[in-house]
Amino acid sequence: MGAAVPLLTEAPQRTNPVPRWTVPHEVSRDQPLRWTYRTDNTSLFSGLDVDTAKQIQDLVTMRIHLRKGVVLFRAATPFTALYAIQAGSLKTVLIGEDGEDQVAGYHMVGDVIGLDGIGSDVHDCEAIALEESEVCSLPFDRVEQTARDCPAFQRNFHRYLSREIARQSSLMLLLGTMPGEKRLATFFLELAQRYQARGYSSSEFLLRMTRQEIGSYLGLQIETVSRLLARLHEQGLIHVQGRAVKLLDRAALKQLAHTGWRRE
Amino acid sequence: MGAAVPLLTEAPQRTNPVPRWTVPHEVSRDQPLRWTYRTDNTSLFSGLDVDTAKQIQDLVTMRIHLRKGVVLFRAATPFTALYAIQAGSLKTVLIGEDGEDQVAGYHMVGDVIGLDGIGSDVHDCEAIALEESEVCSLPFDRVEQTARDCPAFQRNFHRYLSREIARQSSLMLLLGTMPGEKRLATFFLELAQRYQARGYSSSEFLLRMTRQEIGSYLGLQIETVSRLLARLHEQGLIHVQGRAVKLLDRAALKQLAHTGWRRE
DNA sequence: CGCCGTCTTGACGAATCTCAAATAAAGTGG
DNA sequence: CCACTTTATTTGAGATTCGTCAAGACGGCG
Repeated sequence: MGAAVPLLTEAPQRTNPVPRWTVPHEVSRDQPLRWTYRTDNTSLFSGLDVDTAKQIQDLVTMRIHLRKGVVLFRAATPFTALYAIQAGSLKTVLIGEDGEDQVAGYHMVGDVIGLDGIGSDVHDCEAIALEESEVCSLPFDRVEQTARDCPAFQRNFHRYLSREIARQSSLMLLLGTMPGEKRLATFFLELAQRYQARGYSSSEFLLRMTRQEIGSYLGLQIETVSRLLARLHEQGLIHVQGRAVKLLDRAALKQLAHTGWRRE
Repeated sequence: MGAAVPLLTEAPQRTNPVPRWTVPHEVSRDQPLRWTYRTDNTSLFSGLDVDTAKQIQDLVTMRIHLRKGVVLFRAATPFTALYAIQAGSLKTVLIGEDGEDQVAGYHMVGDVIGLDGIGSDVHDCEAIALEESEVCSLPFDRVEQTARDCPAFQRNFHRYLSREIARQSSLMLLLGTMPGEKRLATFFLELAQRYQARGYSSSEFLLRMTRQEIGSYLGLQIETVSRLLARLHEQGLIHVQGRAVKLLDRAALKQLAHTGWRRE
């Protein structure tokens, strides 16, 4: 293991518009991977014994620091590693053959991204930091090695992959069958739950994404998102002030999210 | 391995509506798993050496025969095995918390289904035969064992899981950003490609699903599907006669599927 | 031939998109 | 910290797509 790499040379930066040429910045090889971010035990790393944990530690080759808007990996780029988010949050964006794009997911501390690349050795989405973030790279061949050596980790890994499938399934259900208002309610409830699992407030938070990005994720136009937010606000279910959101009536939100979809 | 189980006791049957209580029928423990269904090498079983192939064979505990409309596994039911489709085709249906449902995929010979259950030990979709079909069950603990023993299979398995993620991603892109006409064009092109990979005609085929099911898959109402089909027909891109479809102008279909989405 | 489920077609309305413009917020340079 | 520029967000009006309701045609099956 090499000597610690100096922290982040302070290059002049602009955060907007996103400088597409900005490159992820390696910070250090020596900092340990941390994975105790979630209270639910759905992490890729939960429930492992000491030896395995050690082996996982050795997996980490790089710790990467990302400024807001920086691209961690790009679509159609060779896949070599998974990335465990250590701090901050990222979005993954699907790129259609013809340039249309859609936010496929928002990922925060404790999530592992890059799974889409396994099947074709090429990423089919791109990952972009929504804020100052940090990730650890886990070279995939070593991940597979570890999976063979350690059944518990193998199990975790398979579960993690499968849960990603399930996550996308519910998103499909959302996109395919729910009207906008319910999509938005569901979105907030899911965010709240994920914040909660990470020990943050689940009733009050700052959105890390723009209206545009919310719309893209939910299959809605930005104007529609804006109007729906206003409606939920008027109805007293939430309080919105720019990117600051408070959930005022969780029960009503759930009710809204769970009743009266299009086809019943 | 037990003696061959008698073929399918001929119970009185109705195909419509689907008798929900009908149970999959075990046919035989002894027939070998076959996996040479695809010309692309994306099968879970491609490229394995002889020893591994043998081990995979031993994986198969049951060969299950399904009549049209029969449920292979139900949502919220314990997950124990994956299922390799040997003949016929099935749909997987997502069931929302509130009863809304959506077809999540159509699966044919050579596909493996049930991956969604790994993450939570419970299936979160249900699988239903669209026609007379046959599947082999692969107990999941033995799948994992095989993956540990055989890196090539492990790799295949991980790729397969990842491709399922990618498949769903493109479906999300479809549901989230494309107008109905393009969804339908994309649907036909994908079907054609899958038939081709299995050695069937890619320009002429019989749909195994109802308009209702197509609509569910594409996030459209049945009437909309019907109208869009008529439109594509009028435009001379396809020929539709009930469930018989011919793709008349593949180039134009691709053009349609790949241009002029909602946000460009 | 008649039943029943599937599919098509028409008329209408609701949800959502598009276009356009105003306002608010954030970032930049001095 | 201010003035300026750029970007993000909101809001309105009108167009469009798609869903809903309803009726009839089609097709398989007893």
